[in-house]
Amino acid sequence: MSRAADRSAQGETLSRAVWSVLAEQGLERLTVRAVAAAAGCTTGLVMHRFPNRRALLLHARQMLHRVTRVRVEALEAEAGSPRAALRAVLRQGMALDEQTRQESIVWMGFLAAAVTDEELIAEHRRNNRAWRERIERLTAAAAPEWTAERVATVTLGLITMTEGMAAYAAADPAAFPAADQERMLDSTLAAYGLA
Amino acid sequence: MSRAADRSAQGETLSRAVWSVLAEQGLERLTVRAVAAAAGCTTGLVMHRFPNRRALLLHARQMLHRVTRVRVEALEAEAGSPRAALRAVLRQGMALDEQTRQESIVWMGFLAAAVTDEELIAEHRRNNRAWRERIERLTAAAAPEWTAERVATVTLGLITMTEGMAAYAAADPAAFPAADQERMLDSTLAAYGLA
DNA sequence: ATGTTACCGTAACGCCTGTTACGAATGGAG
DNA sequence: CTCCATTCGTAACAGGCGTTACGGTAACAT
Repeated sequence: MSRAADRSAQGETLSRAVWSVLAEQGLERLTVRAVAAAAGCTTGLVMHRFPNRRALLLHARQMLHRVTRVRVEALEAEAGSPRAALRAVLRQGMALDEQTRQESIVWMGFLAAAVTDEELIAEHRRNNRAWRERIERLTAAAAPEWTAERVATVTLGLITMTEGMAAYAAADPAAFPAADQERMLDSTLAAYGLA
Repeated sequence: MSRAADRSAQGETLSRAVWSVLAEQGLERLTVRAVAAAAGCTTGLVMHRFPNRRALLLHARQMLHRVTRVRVEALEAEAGSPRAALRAVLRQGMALDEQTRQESIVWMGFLAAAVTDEELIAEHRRNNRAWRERIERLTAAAAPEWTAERVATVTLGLITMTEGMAAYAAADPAAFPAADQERMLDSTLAAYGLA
């Protein structure tokens, strides 16, 4: 394997270690040593790959965005209709299983970390705006007769609902089972006339 | 002033200092020293009022719940109709101004801190369940003809939407102005038949 | 006025943090 | 085989953390 591929693969391993620590131990225990331990290496390697801790977190944050974008684009391509695409893409944004539940916790951890970090908050805003534009595009395709304003308003309702649902279910999975989440999504799409 | 009142007032001052640090500096800088500085005292006083840092955070978290409950009950009492009450209570859960925006940031900070803290997560779940029951009660009053299942599903849609809206607007207030938030809330209430 | 008690600021402790410096190992080039 | 560059583990550093111990001070009771 080439040197460049090695470096890239290590960056990926370390970013996944960041997610793992963030999901299992939370932001307060997200230290360079904890990440190194989760990645099975030492702090020396971490600090050779990244100039400092903030750069490590930023890389992990950006990689999280890329991974979810790939998954969402696959769902969108597989869907049989615009409305099916909209539903499938919104669905994966909730916390339906252990995998997506952990992603929600990681997501909230990055958001909490972004309060003090200018680069992290900028990344968060970029991603959120791209996400909103994606859902606006899917909503417009699912309801071609709607005005742009109607599309924007309904999109805002849909993205905030799935985001909030993920936060609730991540913090209390027993109280918000997957079936309830899906029923809620379907009834909301129906209420908006997107069923 | 009596001793007991003094102690209680100090606990309140310190809890407000916790919120202040959490809103302005984030979870990573939420140290005992930072809280003491924000409260205008020394770490000695903090550690005399609370046995440790976790107890301080838990008290601040519980007080946040009490304060918002009082505000919500006042809004509910002032409202002229069940539907007005539902709307007013949901409205204050979004991030419409600097005050509620900071509350959302504090809320997310506590949620991120709860990942590692059993007591904090238990408190969070208690509060969320009480919040859901409140909105279920208001929704049932606003639509008396609905079945319990319909009430539950719509309630879940409403609380997740406002929660998610608060998160989006707290992180990027420029992209999500108050008017858009309110329009989204009203159009969703209308879509559910609660306008 | 004096003794007693509660209060709380000061200073220190040990631990853990991010970061840096150095040296050993590794692997390709000549 | 030898040399050199790269890689990365080890160990240390200064600084900040939560927590503890101690001493002075102010308020109350007698």
